[in-house]
This record gives sequence, structure tokens and C-alpha cells, in this order.
Amino acid sequence: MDRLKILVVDDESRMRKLVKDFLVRRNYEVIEAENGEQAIDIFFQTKGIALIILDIMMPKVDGWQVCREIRQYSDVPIIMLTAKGDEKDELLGFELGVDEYISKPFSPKILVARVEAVLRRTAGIDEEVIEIGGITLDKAAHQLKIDGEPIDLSYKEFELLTYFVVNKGVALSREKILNNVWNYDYFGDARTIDTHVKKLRSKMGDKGKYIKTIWGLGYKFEVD
Amino acid sequence: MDRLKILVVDDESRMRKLVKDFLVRRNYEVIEAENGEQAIDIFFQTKGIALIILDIMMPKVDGWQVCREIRQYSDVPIIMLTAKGDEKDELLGFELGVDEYISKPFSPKILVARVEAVLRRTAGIDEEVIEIGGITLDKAAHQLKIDGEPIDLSYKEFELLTYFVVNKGVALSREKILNNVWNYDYFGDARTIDTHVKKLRSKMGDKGKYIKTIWGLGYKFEVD
DNA sequence: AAGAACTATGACGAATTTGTGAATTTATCT
DNA sequence: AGATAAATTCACAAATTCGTCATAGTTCTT
Repeated sequence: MDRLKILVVDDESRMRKLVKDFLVRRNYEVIEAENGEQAIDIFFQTKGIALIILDIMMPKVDGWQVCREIRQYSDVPIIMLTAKGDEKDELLGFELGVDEYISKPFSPKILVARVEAVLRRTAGIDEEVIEIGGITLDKAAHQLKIDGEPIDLSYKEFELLTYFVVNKGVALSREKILNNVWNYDYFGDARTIDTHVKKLRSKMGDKGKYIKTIWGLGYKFEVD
Repeated sequence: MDRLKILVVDDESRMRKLVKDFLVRRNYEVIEAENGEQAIDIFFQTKGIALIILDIMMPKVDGWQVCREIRQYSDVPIIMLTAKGDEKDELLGFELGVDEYISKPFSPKILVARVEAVLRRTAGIDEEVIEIGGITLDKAAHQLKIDGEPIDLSYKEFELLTYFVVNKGVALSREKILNNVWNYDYFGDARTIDTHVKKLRSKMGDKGKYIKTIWGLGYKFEVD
């Protein structure tokens, strides 16, 4: 697998370098941003950022603001860097959807431990309920809800949509889809995927457009 | 229904406050204890504590000790707070009858998810009477009532319906049903389930529709 | 701009799965 | 043992899903 991308946002270059060093050593790819605006720009222009480490204290656009803006569109895990263990901060943070906290100064051990804990937790592999862009997939109940309304899907349709959502943002070839949603011993026509996609899109109404066609390749699920 | 009471035991007031805040927001009633002795006193003096959240590291009487004492008299669910994900701790904990584990630091998402998972898991299991959507299952009497009217069910039918109701909202494969309602050593035809479902549905009248077919998978009990 | 390559869509039928009534086996009670 | 009820199996009917195909539409290439 590719190295996971982590976006580190801090106005102090010294701090960025410190964090970057530890993470690079653990084989993560680190992208830096030196202020809130830049962070937001980079986040929305860069595909596949797995985690954001965000300093609270920054001039102009502070960490909270960045967090709020990103949370409107994304559930990417966010770890906040805070100067001191401030209770009030911590509460506000969790309310905004912050996943973790690290108070400065911190040891590299703590940093790496929290990063890996968060990534493990949000890996989304074993989650029973996946929620994204108004689409809720309850794997246990095998039930799709759109904006809270239950929508009936056939078995294959549900499996296919789940595969799309779990691999959101990733371009999936027909072959890959067949191998994962169908069985490896299925040798039918790959065009059958098109038919299922068609049904999914129509059952999903507005949200159908999240299943995007990638011409010459396959499909991709993406919430803008 | 009354709010469920949760006893939070931790020597750090900051941690108690944090936990309490999240739980209160989810409409639980939180009782605090700041050490092991107090926790035990409060637990045995207070009626209807539904769950205990227990820090391990406490001066004098630690979490393990509290757990042992309570377990002598009660099966109340216990969630342990541990500083780090220590496997050895976890093993000991499960031996003592700990239901779940949360390692600090944790996000509110994790906290609430585990609490509700434990409550869900332990609810309905020991209950003698389960009531949902006009359906009343009296386990002791092995009796079904619909809108107060007693309906006779055979042994298997009752067992099957109970399994459905306890696992309401969960898609159940035939295999899973066989393993749980029949025995693991049953090697008969899975289609026998269909027959029982048919009889259940017809005996349940209107309410029969709560047993839903999930085509290609199995069944699901759900009250709309 | 025309043609090639690919995708979307609607319709149809085969295949699979489930529903149902009846027959058969198994268990229970007197 | 015989009678009764329950559990299971069986066979066929009904329902649903899935894959294919033909056609229409779109995007890309030259």
C-alpha cells in the first residue's frame, strides 16, 4: 500500500519540522501547511489525506476555524495540538469533531502513538455504520438510508454501494469491482456492473451523482 | 423511559467531568465516585445503576479491586478505563468479567459507542419480558401476546421469534439463525427456517410483516 | 467533423431464492 | 402403544434478482 498522507498545519516551521521528522521516520508522507488558509486549500486539492495534525494557535485563521470548515465536507481524522491541557479547549474540540488531542510539549512516542491509534480507529474497516454525505449504510441491518429515509436495495446493489463507499475517492476498475463484489470465479460480462450502477443511481436520487463514471476505467464514489 | 444511570469512577475530577459531559449530552444520568471505596458504597446503595465506567489506576482501592467486589454480587456491565492499551490488563479484565475496554485518551465517539454497545448487548438478554411494537414476549412463561391477546406458539416458534426480537434491526443469515436457535451440531435443511417463519407470520397477523425477508441473505425483524 | 470507443438505459428471460401446502418423521403425553 | 402435536422435509408455485442484449447516447481520437 502507498504511504499514508498526513497534513501538518502549524505556523512555526520548527514545530512542523519536528512533527514531520517523527512521522517520516514511521513511513508516513507528510505535507506541510503554514497557516489555516493554506491548510484548507491544500486539503481540498490533495486527494487521499488520511489525517490532519492541526495547531490551534495560529494567526488569522486558527485551528478551530480550519476544523469547522473541513468538517463541513469531510470526516478526515483530526488531531489538535494544544499548548496546555485546557479542559475548555478539549470539550470544544470534541464537539467540533476532533478525534484526538496532543498537548505541547509532547514526546515523539506520544505523537506516533496517537496518530496510529486514530488511524486504526478510523480505518473504517469494521465499522457497522458508514455515514457520508447524507448516505447511511447500516451493514448490520443491510439497510441504506438517504437523509434518514430508508431505501430498499437488492443484495448485490447493497454490496456494490458498500464497496464504493468504503473505497470512496478511489478510482475502481470494472475488473477490480468484479473481483471484490462478485466472486473471483465469476466470468460474466463486466457490463453487468453498468446495469447495477444504473439502478443504484436511480434509487439514490440526487445522491446518485456521487457515483462517478471514469471514462475508460470504471467508477469512483465521491462526495464533492 | 427513565434515563439510565451510569456510575463513573475516577480519581481525577477532570476526567470525570469530561466523561460526564458527553454522557449527559446523550441523556444519561451520571453519578460520580472519586475512589474505589466510594464507588462500592454508592453502587450498593443506589438502585438501578445500569453501567459502571471504572478507571483502573486509583489510589488505595484500584479498579480491579472494585470490579472483583462488585462481581461477587452483581452482573452490572463494567467498562474499564485504561491508560494504555495493555494486553495483559485486558486479559485480566475479561477474566474478572469486564465487558469493555476504553484506553485513554479516547474520543467522545468511542466512549458513547462503547457505552451504547454494552447497554444494547446487556439489555434484553436477561430481561424476562420483552415488549416492542405491540408484541410482548414473556420468556419465563414462554408466552407471546399481541396487543395483550395471548397467542400460542410452539417451542421452536417462540425461540425463533425471541431471537429475531433480541436482534431487532439486524440482518440474520439462515446459517446464523441455525447456529443460534438450533444448535451448532444441527445439520438439517436451512429451509426449515422458512417454514417456521411462515407459521410465525401467519400466527402474528398484522405484526407478521415485522419479520422481513432479505432476499439472498435471510431475515430481519424490524418495527417501522 | 466523422468515426471509434466507451457508457447509459430499458426490456426480457433465465436462474435463483423464497413462500406455501402437504407429506413425512420425530417427539410428547396419556 | 396410540394419539396428538411439533418439527422437518419435500415439491411446486410465486417472486425477485441478475445478467445479457440491443439501442441510444456520450466522450475521445484523428
